[in-house]
Amino acid sequence: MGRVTLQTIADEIGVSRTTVSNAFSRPDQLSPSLRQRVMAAAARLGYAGPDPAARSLRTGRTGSIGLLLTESLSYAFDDGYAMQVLQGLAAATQGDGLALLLVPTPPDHSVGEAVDMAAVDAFCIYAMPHGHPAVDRVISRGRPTLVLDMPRLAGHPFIGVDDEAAGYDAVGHLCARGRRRIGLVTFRLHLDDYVGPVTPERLAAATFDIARDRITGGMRAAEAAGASVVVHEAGTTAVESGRRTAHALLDTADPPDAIFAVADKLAIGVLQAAAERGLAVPDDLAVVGFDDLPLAAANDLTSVAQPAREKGAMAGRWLVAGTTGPRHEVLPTTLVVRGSSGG
Amino acid sequence: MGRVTLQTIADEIGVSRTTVSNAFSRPDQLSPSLRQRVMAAAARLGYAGPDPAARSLRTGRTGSIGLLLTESLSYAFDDGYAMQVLQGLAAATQGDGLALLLVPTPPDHSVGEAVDMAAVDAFCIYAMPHGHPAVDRVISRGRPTLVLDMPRLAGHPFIGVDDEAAGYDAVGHLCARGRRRIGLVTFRLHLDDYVGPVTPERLAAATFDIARDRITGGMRAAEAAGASVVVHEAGTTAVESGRRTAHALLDTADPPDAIFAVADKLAIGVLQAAAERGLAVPDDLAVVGFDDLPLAAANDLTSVAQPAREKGAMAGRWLVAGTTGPRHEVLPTTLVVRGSSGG
DNA sequence: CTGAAAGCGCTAACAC
DNA sequence: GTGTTAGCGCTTTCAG
Repeated sequence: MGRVTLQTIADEIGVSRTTVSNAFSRPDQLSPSLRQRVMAAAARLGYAGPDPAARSLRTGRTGSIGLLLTESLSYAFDDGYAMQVLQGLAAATQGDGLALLLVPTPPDHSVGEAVDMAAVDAFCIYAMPHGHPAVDRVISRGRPTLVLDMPRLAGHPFIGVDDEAAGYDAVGHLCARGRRRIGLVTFRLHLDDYVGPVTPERLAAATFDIARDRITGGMRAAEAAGASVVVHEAGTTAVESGRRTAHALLDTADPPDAIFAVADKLAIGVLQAAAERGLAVPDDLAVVGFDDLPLAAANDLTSVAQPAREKGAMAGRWLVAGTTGPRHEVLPTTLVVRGSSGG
Repeated sequence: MGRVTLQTIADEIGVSRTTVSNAFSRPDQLSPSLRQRVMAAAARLGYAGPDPAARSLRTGRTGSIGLLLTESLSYAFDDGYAMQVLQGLAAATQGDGLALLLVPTPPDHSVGEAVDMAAVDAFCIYAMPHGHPAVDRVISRGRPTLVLDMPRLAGHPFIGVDDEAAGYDAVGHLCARGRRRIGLVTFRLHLDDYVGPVTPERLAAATFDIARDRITGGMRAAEAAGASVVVHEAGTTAVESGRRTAHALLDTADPPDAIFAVADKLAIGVLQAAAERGLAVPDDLAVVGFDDLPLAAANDLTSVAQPAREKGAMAGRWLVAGTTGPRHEVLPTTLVVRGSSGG
């Protein structure tokens, strides 16, 4: 026996396919009694409901939006900040019954395949490195596309913060407290596995725009205050990466008296390293993080707060409203001063 | 001008639609040079690539799996344990380029709509209350469906743990340490907003099976040891809910000397309440949580560990392999004893 | 290696 | 209220 379709039901009770379709998709278009009969027959025959693919092909709508999350998916779920953004996004879209399609974007693999298969009404790119092949595939798919945080894409709506200004503020704060030897710790700047000191060339060529901007802003602030700066790349955003990098920084002849890490988890690692070395925070070493996760408050860590949930919610609203074009929104950041920087 | 399709390109360079299709989907079926020409024309014309909906309708495959997460999506993203499961699931499925479609399931709204629109090859239900309308819709969609944690669905693959045994162990541990007045704190048992003491009837009728089982196991252990038991429902799994519920429990004439909370965040709230009352942990009050989140270790909280990532990974593997039928897998749990219970 | 024919399951117009 | 007609854009036999 073949699959049960609208036609099967139509034949069964002697009406047209259209009528059966209406029974499911436009209940007001037929009498309640007839609708009853249709539904009964459908249930009896084990009809699964209108096929989503067929319906999408016909209507041009899918009821879902495609989401590209920072590189590996399994990695993103471990990223507290990303999850806050997703929360906001889900809250704003679920009222309209929109589903979220998480599209995998392995850097190595035949990347775009999943992007090309994605049946969605719109795409939302969250914090992808610029030049990533999956981003290009999304663009060429030609659907409405919104970007969160990075990369800035000409002609597409964008929501983010002024990362450079935020970095400037963070380091400016440190310098204002008298620190003169600034250490800057960043997560990866490129899609490689490099760990260690960052050259100006590497920084300038970075594809992880937000990290680059935070660092650049930090350097400007240090220079403006006449403080010295060293930049180290930590690889992942894991606590352990921060810890290791902090040790590297503190092992030098002229160790920093303050460290700005561009992610809270890295900063927590810095705090751990300080503790392991018997360094007092903030007296021997002041520390500032980024994102102001609950983790930051719990560890009395000064951090740059950005409105994560609101960012996601705004994206959701734009997506629902079908916002397109070069509309940009730069959300405010605030430095939340706590004990780790002598607050 | 109409939309660019395979036909547009075929006409442009004077080949058949089939050939253009092959150029995209089966590169080995035509000469490299012809393929070049096709791709060039496609790029020139701004072709977006084969339409996913049309392709799905034809092939019957979508390359994505539908995921139903514990009630509200925006809520799930705040659930550390759920995120660990998702991590495992994503890790196991992204190798095959499978996308994850997060289907919203608001309890109030015309629920099933999103489920019915979901174009997926299979469904994965994660920790939904039994009897939830969205679960019924998934079943009637007739696609392969796998369940994680709850509800157990006859005839469908299931992966979970023995929650009752785990609850028994947790409370058994408390009793073995001499505790005689056990307080049990659970997140919601029903899809309502009740908060307060739980009657046997309410417990028996619970739709959140895992909570019910953990509590039931805990009660059995207490009875076996001759200890008294009180069960309180906290509503959400938020820390604050745990805190409030603990206060309620400790405000009674015969306050507990040990509390088992069926989620770590609730247990953290209990710890907070104890601190606020100047109660020493574990001397005045012993506490045990569930899930063994990083949070638990950080707070020296005894907790029931379950293999979250492995659970998700196994689900991913089953989904990729197309496992169906009444296959069940019960993963092991272990009680991780820490300071909060006098370890 | 390439093309012609057939149809996946559905819904939007429009007539009755 | 209900049925007829006409595809949506694609891939899959099966000939050539």
